[in-house]
Order: sequence, then structure tokens, then C-alpha cells
Amino acid sequence: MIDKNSPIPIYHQLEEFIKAQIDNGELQADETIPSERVYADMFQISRMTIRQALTNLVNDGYLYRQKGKGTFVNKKKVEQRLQGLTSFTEDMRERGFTPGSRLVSFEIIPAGREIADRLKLSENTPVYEIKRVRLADNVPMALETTYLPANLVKGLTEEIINQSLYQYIEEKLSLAIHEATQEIEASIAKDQELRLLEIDKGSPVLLILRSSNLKDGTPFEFVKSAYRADRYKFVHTMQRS
Amino acid sequence: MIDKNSPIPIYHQLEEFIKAQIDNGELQADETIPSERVYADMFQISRMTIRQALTNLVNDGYLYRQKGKGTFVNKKKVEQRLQGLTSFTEDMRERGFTPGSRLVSFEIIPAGREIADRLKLSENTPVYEIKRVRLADNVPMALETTYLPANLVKGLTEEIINQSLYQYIEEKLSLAIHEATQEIEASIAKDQELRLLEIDKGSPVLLILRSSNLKDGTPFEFVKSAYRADRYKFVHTMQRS
DNA sequence: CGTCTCAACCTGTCCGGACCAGTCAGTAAG
DNA sequence: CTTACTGACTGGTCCGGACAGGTTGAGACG
Repeated sequence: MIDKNSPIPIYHQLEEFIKAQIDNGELQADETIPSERVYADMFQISRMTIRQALTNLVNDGYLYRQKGKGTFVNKKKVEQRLQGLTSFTEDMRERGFTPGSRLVSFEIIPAGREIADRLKLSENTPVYEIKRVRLADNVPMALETTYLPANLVKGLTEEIINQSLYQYIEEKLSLAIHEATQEIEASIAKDQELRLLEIDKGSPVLLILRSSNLKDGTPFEFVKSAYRADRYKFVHTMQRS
Repeated sequence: MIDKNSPIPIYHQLEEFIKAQIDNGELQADETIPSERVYADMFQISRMTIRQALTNLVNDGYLYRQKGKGTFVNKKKVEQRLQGLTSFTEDMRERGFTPGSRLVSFEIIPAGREIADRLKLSENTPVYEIKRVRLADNVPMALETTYLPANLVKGLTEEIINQSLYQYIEEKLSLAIHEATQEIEASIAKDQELRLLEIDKGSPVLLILRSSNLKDGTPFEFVKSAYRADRYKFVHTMQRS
């Protein structure tokens, strides 16, 4: 329930509490949830704190409100089956490959201008730089460099990186990964890419730059990936509006 | 400014005030806006009301916040409308270019194996093959080859092609364009591409293969586009599911 | 000159409260 | 039976305040 001694903000705990009730069927679509004042009495929390939690859930599409009437559970959004934001691991599995990776380097560096811009940090703020060769069925698929703000994505180790970054971020750090913007362009492989991807001089690569945000808009990741052009194509669908 | 006698909520007036400043250039991207307390003093409004307005603007993508540092104007988002299925003409206009094209060839040919597969036709069925250099601000941007089933997209002429294919299909033929799948990969420019795009041997191109369907699922178009890598990147967003 | 400390700033979270405006059920009057 | 009123509920808007934790720059000290 609500633990006032928890480091997790009270409004956030209430959000999770209500979401859990919706997910497990305790609260059904179009059902009224207890009013703000009832929750305030129930949990001995101020109504403003309740309102903050409920406002967030309304913004996220879980609830809807009607002035004078109450707050109701929303029907489940149609899940956009269009390609979602997935990690490299998830993407390779989707394509039927066995994903893997070889760590090239892992360090904390002061963010340069480009990285600071992308992550909306001050220049020289410490960030993790993780450089990996990503494998599919044990063959190099991409050279990937990931930047994460060190004071946001805390406590990274090589072990965590060798497992799943997204899982660590979502489950251990309880950060809500939300959306990403990707820029896709063609390029000619540079020296390090040639070596690490085991391709010939003059080979093309598909360069994908991804900037990812948490639900609250905070950038948490910037990734540069150079994919072997002979092994990877990006596929997606779009609709006429 | 802020009119406390107005029926419009104060927090909403503040939102519009700040948005107006962003739109008219008074506030630039990454610039700090006055702090919550400064606005509170300025307008004699409670800090909570200020926070409500700013939170809404953060949620809408106009601002971003950094704890301990301030609230900043966000860069204008890449317009989400780029996400949809658009023609080259629409895409270039969206990016602020003047679109144009130079017809290279236009003929009816019997569909080869690859084209027949893509358009779900029998081999040798007649299709239009339209080859164009697409221009942006009068500079070659892409070499585009479009295939359309001749008995579905009827009556094509050079004049129609020089205007808008999508407009002709939707308005004259009353066909409902629905969705497309795109494959994006990196490649090295081939001979014809080198000449027509005015690039050097060994240059990379972004190769985009698009298969488009009508609302009833019928494929109506298959397009191969080779974009100059120095002038074009594909940008899109995706969300975590 | 480099380092450390501290004050003054910032946003984040939470409190308790007041009043406004919409909705609805119950009751009284015609 | 209909209409109007009232009270109790709802969410919406706003107030003034307190404390926590992050950031930054100025000043002191070695």
C-alpha cells in the first residue's frame, strides 16, 4: 500500500496501486474509482497529492474524469502494434537470431557537446559510455555506443550490461521508458567499424541514432549504432492520415 | 497578461503566455525561463498555480526541467506528422524544401519476378515503370523508380506524373490509399545513381523500398528510392509498449 | 592556484485549506 | 405529477507554506 517512509514518492506509489488494480481486474472499464477525498481519508494523504497521482494516470490514458461526477477507469488503449521501442536483444529475437554482445569499452566520461545536447545535460556532466559489438548468431551485426547519464542510471556494472540494460532500468531502477526518436542514415564504415564489424574498406553501414526518453520527458539514453548493411535493414509500416 | 477576473483559468493564461513567447521567438530553444518563484512574484500568483501551467507545458513538449537548475525551452519536436505515409512531394515540403522532379523514363513493361511478387501480380502482367530524379530546392535528392499495376492505376500520362501521383490516385481514381511497409537499408551508389544524383563513386545511399496498399489490402505501388546519404535521413519516433 | 564550504538559488514533493462549479438524489410545495 | 430547491457529493482552481535534494558561484583557506 502507501508507505510514507519509502523513498518512492507517495503520488507514484498511488499510481502503481491504482494501475495494479486495473491490471488485475479489481477495477473494470468505466467503473468509478474512489473519489479524491475518499482516497485522502483512506491513506491519510493530502488531496493535492492524490490529485497529482490521478492527473498522471489521466494523462497516461488509464483514467478519465468528469467534473461533478467522478473519476472512471478508461477502456484499454488499442496497443499500437506498430513497431515499438525495443532493445537490440529484443529486436534480434524478433528476427529469429540469437543475440549476443562483446564489450569493447565501458567507462564514465565527461559528456562532450553533442552528448550533452542529446541528453539535455550540462557539458562535462559524467555519463556512462558503453561500446559494444552486437552479435546475431555469433556474427557481428552492429557497433553500438550507448550514453547514459551517470546520476540517473545509477550503479551500472559490466555484469548488468552483459544482461539487459532496459530490464535493469525498468525493474531495478523503476524508471518508466516511454518513447524514442530515431534518425536513420547511410554512411561508409570508418576504421574502427571496419575492424569490429569485420567488413571491407568502403562498405556501407546503416547508422541509427536513437534518443530515448522516460515518461516524464527526461532523456535517459542516446545510442549510436552502425549496422552492417549486408545484414540489417530497418522495416516499419506507416499509415495514410 | 494574466487577468485574474477572466473566466479563463489563470494556469491556462500562463500557458498561453509562455507558448506565445516561444512562438514569437522571445524565448529560444534551451533558454532558461524565469523560475517558478519569479513568475509567482511577477504575476502575484501562487507557486502551485505556476507549477500547474509549467507541468502542462512540459507534458506537451514545450519545456523541459532539470532539478536544481531550472526550466528550459525545448527544441521544436520533429513534427509527428512526418510519421505518416506521405509522398515525396509532401515529405520535402514538410522539411522546408521546394520539391521537384526530372523524368528519366516512363513506360509500360511486363512485370519481372521481383516486381510481380511485390505487387502480387502474375509475372509479365503490364505495369507502369516511372523513373525520376527527385529534387529538393533544385538539387538531386533521390533516384526513384515507381511501379504501378497498369490495370489498377489507369490512364497515367507524363502530365499526371509531373503533378502529384497520390493526388491523382485519391481524387481522380477514388482509390483509398491506406498503409505502406518500408524497408530501409544502406547501400553503395550504382552507376546510374552516381550519374543522376551527381555524387562520387563509392558514395553511400539510403535505399528505401516501399510497398503500399489500398484500404482493401490491394498493393498499388512499389517504389525503390535511393537517397543521397549526405542530404537525407529518415526520422521517426516509436513508443515502449 | 586549487579545493572546500556554504549560501542562495533551483525544482520536487507534500501539506492543509478554501472556494468554485457541476451533478444528483431527496424533499417540499403547488 | 411536476417543478424547484437544497444538501451532499464530485472534480477544478488557487492559496500559502514547509522541507528535501540538486546545482552553482562566491569566498575562505591552505
